[in-house]
Amino acid sequence: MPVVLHVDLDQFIAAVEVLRRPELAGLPVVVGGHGDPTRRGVVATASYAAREHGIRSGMPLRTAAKRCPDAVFLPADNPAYEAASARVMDVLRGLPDVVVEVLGWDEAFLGVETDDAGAFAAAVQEAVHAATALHCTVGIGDNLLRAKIATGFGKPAGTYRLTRDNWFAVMGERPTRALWGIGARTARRLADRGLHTVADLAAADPAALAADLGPRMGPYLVQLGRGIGRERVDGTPWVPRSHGRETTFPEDLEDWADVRREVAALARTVAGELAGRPARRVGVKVRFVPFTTRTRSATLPAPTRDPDVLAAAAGEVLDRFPARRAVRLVGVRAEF
DNA sequence: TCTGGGGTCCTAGGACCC
DNA sequence: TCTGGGGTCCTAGGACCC
Repeated sequence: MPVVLHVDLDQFIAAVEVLRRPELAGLPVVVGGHGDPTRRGVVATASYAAREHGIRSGMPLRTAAKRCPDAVFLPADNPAYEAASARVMDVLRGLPDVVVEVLGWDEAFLGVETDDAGAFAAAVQEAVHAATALHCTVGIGDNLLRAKIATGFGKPAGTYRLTRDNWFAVMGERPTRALWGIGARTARRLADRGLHTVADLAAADPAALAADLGPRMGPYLVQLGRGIGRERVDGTPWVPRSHGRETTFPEDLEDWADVRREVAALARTVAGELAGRPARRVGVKVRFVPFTTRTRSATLPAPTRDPDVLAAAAGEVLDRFPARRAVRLVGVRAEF
């Protein structure tokens, strides 16, 4: 029978760092930003030892340092993680008769035909560990949604099965926030309508939610509550929709001329990373002090890969921003 | 708690056209 | 005179995920 597996590497970024620095094994390791907790930045990944001190992904490095002053802070080394990720994905693609859909550096869905999903999941874990020394958790499901959520119950280094047969027993009384695709904001909007649990959401009227939350979003959320989702893993290579760069400055920029210079520089960097695909639109993001974020964008007269053209276009978009308070971040994004 | 950087998709209003 | 309806593109912002 067709089975969906969700493979998720355990504390991936921290694990990659420990592999090349074995003396860090078992220590609280925090990776993120420039590796300096006195500078602006957030936690990308914390090792399990660091998590025991209450350190979580997305937390400011400053806060992490307060919770665990003895933690080892390391800068993010994206090329190293990309290389490790590529090795893992190659292992997955090398498994017999499996379709692989990559979801991120440390995650992938596997579509496979098997009558013993548990044994297959164990084989996946062994193959990944043998080739990379990395541990992973495997969620087993009858669709992508259930496989993905199952992984959370199998951590670390285990497996878990979530299907139509145990969906409501496992998930029914949990908050809607436990669903993949429902964040804090949507959970609150649902709670305002009396929908607190997964079972509440599953029993809601799709048409009523459509009127409140949008024609696609409303019905989609009810499906989420029922554990219904895509069943077919799609192995076709991903084609990026956009590519961008953004920078948070160590000190806020007070002078708009500096902002202009940074936008131009980012636009040239982005142009150099387009990999042959011309940009059709360009977007500029500005985060003003204290934290108000605004975006502007424009369709280009003609698609371009030219750094000068992209930089000029980004500059024109920047000119359309009204307020000129101090700036803590700028970003430039090219859309294809 | 004083909040990174890289993305994706959805929504809604207005422009514009037939 | 003062107004239909559908389709598509553009744009800004929101929400979410890793």
